[in-house]
Amino acid sequence: MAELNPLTSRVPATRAVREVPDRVSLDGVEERWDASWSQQGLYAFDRTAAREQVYSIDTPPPTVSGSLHVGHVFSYTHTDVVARYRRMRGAEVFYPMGWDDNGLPTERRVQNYYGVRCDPSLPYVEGFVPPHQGTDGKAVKPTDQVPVSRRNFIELCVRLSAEDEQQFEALWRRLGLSVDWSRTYQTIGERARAVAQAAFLRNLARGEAYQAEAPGLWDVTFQTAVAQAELEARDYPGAYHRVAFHRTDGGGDVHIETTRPELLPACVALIAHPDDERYQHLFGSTVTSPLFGVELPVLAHPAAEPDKGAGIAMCCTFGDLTDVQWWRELRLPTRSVVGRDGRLQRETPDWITADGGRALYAQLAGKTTFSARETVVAGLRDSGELAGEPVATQRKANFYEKGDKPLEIVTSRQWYIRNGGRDEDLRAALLTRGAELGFHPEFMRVRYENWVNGLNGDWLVSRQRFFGVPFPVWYRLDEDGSPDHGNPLVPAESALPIDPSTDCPEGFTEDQRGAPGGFAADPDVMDTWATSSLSPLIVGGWLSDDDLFSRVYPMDLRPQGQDIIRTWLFSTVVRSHLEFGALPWSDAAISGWILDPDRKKMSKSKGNVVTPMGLLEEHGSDAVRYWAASAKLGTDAAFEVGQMKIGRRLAIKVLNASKFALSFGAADEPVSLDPAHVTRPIDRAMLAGLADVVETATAALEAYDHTRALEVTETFFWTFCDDYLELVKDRAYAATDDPAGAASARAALGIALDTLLRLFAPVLPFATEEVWSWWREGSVHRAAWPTAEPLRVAAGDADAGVVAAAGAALAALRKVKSEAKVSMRTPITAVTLTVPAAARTSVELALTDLRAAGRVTGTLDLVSGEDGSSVARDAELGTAEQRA
RNA sequence: GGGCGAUUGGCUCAGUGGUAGAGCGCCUCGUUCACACCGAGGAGGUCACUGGUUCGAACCCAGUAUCGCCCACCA
Repeated sequence: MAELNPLTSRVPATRAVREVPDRVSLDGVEERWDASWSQQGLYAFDRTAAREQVYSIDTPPPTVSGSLHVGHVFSYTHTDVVARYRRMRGAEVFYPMGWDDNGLPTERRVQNYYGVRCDPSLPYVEGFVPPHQGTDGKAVKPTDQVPVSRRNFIELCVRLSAEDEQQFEALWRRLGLSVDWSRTYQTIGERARAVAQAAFLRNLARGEAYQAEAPGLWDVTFQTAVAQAELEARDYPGAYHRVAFHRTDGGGDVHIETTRPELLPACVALIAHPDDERYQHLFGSTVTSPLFGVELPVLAHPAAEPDKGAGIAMCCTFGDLTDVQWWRELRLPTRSVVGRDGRLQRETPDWITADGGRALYAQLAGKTTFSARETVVAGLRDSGELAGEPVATQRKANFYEKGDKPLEIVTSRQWYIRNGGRDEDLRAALLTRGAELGFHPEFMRVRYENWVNGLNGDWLVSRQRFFGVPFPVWYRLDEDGSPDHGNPLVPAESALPIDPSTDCPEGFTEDQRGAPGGFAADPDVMDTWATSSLSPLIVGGWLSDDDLFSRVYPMDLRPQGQDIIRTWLFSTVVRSHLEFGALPWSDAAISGWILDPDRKKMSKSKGNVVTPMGLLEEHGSDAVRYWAASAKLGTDAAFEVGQMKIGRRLAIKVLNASKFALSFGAADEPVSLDPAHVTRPIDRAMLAGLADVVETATAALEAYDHTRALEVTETFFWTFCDDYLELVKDRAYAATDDPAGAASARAALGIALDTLLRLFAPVLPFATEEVWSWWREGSVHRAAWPTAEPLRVAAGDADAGVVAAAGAALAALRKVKSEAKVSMRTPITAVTLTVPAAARTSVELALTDLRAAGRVTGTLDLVSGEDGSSVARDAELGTAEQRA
């Protein structure tokens, strides 16, 4: 048996001898070829390539603190198919891999794994050894976690991520991703931090980044500000409470409805629509609030909706975003009562002056909004200011996507980056960028436009967390120790990355940290998207490797999921627009969801039941890739094991059919690829059909339609196996009877196999490489993508319909035997074959092959028929003995 | 409330104006001379519904229903 190990069987450029194994198998192909590709550096990026030759991919960095699930396998396969196709088209493919280890998920994992927690006020400890090292899956209790400095904490994040990343890489290699593994990045890595800080400082210098103290969405669990892009509207049970406010002119009560009675002490006005007849007489008057007796104006504003609740609302600072709008536009006072911890502030506000009101507030102080609500409602009941009983309602509330309590609105100082949310010109420019970008599929474009048109504020990029990229900024402290936020101190770009909590600003010394007249670090870190939005710059060598950057940027492709168009895709466009005034890539390929059999989005928990590695081991990587490649971009796909089995069958068929096609002729005779040998009409017709397939598949892949390319190739391949191969195999064997006919069949088979392997290579990289190694030099993955022209030359003026016509006639002969319930090898001693009149010429051209494949040993009367199908009649079948 | 997809045989899906397709599953056979991780043959659909355009509609237009998703919606 031939030596298959590519590590040892380096062969000369022209292989004289086929090394086709007696038995073919997919077993072990993944390990074998991954090792070979890796050793050859087959997918290494040649950084001397000119920009026009390069096809660069802004690979999505998977979150390493989570686990990969089948959805990842699905979408990353789509990208790899594109990468392999482009490489075969002659492009130098820049295909890196990133690891997203930045942000909250890693923080939590590190806390549990090493038993530490971050305390940014602590100094860095050299050579720190964490108290735990993985704890058998058990999390270290928060009370047992040792506080460490931010730098120590980040070091542990990086260390643990590196371990996770090895497992991820192993999976991707097994799946056959043609990534250049020398080009990886981490979103918390030094380069990513330097790039994120440099880009931020440039935004700051240009006025695109700014700081503001303003009411904003706040998660009380994580105690951090949250951006619009991280919101999720969820159903949340609530109740309308009808509450009486009292007119100060003695005119009676005004009833409003609220779902948040606990905010009564934060009420600053009652507001109705200016055209609402019911409340015209009240505008300009004042009322006092129930329980607290605070005097409030009744105002008009068009944002009030007459058909909502009572049509008149209480405006609090702040219950919702409409309150913020009213507060801003009507210049209302600020009377916040909910603190950053989600509890009512401890001190009784000074705007509550009535004794009863102050006494009640004292009961609310320190309570969560939930229990404060119960207290207020009880108070309203006692005082008779609650009209009727609360009416249950289902409402939508904003949640942080990772949180489980509704967001509050809290005033805080935060960093923002302009994204068009407050600036029509910028918004229009970003919409134009979206229009320039090629979305695949096209309908995903509306999600981008929807999002940009719906922006209601700039991008909030600061987070009150630890494991992220720190803002590279310090503030001078005045004589009282108060920070001067207006004039931040910044480092030189060349000093980046820095951590302001451990590094000193120029001109200061560490002992001045926190001291009056000294300096203080900005305490915040950047939002994870503030780093991820720079992924093409991080991996492309921006600021650190200008030569590389000029060859890969702007990139060609951004592959990603549809759920992060508003975050990752949009924020990357924003950063690129601000920095370069151009798109970061020309095209975006958006993958759909994987649905479980219940048609629900496959959740991580469910996905973990079926581990990706287990899938690859059970079905083989080519089979799983086939399943993934069978689904169009942007379309949700079912998790379907059946489709993987079909893929496995296809991969095995590729091995077996190839082995057969290579078996004709002497073993030491080279397989001919010479089109001059292809002389028989049916052989030429087959190549004409293959030329059509090449054209269709190529056009489909150019249009990011890998499913169409696979489908036409696969359909041709099965017909090739079932009909063509059967029709010509006797002729291909019989070199002595008909040397020219045998040579024609053998060359056609060689050319077809060579073409088909290349067409299948992007989807089935292992099976095609395996076959390629039997008879060709080099790797199929560095072979040129096939073109139709040489096939057309070989085919001449042959009509591709000959194969179909002969195939249909062969099927008619088979049907006779099938209905007679005899073996397909049974000879036919006489038969009348009726074929469509239009196909008669084609069948005649293939008649000798047809007789051989159908085992017609006697007379075959060919008759032209009226209808469109081929039928065999009056067949006389030979006996079993005649088979031999 | 605005929008985007989807709706084709039991299942998963192709099919953008010209006589309904594939694979799986099912039924009937066959088979070890490429392939039992197999081969051959067969049955099975008024293309969600209602109108319209057209010589002709699964496909184009209008509307309806169901499902999924995006955006908006906290009084």
